[in-house]
Amino acid sequence: MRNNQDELFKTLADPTRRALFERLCREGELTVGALTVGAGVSQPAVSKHLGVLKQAGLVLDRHQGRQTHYSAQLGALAPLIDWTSEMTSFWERRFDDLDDLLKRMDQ
Amino acid sequence: MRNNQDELFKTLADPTRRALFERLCREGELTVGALTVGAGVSQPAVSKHLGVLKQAGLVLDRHQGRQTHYSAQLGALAPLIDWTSEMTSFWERRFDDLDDLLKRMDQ
DNA sequence: CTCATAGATAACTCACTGGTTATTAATTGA
DNA sequence: TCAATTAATAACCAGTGAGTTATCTATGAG
Repeated sequence: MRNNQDELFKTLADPTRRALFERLCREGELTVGALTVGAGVSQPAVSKHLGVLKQAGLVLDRHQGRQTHYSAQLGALAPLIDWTSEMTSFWERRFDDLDDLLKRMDQ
Repeated sequence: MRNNQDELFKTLADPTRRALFERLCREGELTVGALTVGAGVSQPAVSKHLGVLKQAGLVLDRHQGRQTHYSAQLGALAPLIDWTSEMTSFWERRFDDLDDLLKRMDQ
């Protein structure tokens, strides 16, 4: 599970790769060719990035003829959302603890 | 702003650095020495990671004598939360669009 | 069958980054 | 004043990873 978070953060840390994922979120299913246009890098680079995204579970691929269509898998973001809310919960618990402490001192 | 997301993802992508940040979230303010214990890397490595976290706005430092106390700045996670919810919103809008389309086809 | 196109893979290069040890600066205490 | 401690910085090294070009595989069209 921790490993999963690691893979997610690492995968999304690269701006080119994150941009590809964002386009898939915004525009839905796209082919490699369509993604390559405007990606700012070569087609092999795009393919490699898509491979990494797929490995992390962030995209799905669908082969149709000689084209490959990729689509975003939003569910894969769950560990990231969980992580942030966990960090936030620690923060809030800290306030709660402080609150408890102050109340206890009040008595 | 995009730059900010970039820095956040990059900063949190390293497991050692993320672990330091997590400890600060869980345990509150800690000195460099305390953080070094159990970090699994040398003190200079810890200092460097803290420097990167500070650069990203994820931690604050407070000097007291010859010790430096670091604390987490949860607010700095906002761009990350915003990003995920933005991606999710695209996802939901897609469903809405599909819904609209189906309704329109129904007529 | 042949040629073109789409995408993946191979092989390689180069820059960046995370780690190390050694050193320095600053503060505390004897 | 001198020694010890805390953290930061310097200098260096090695692994990783993102990019490239060239090539291969597979599908589609004529």
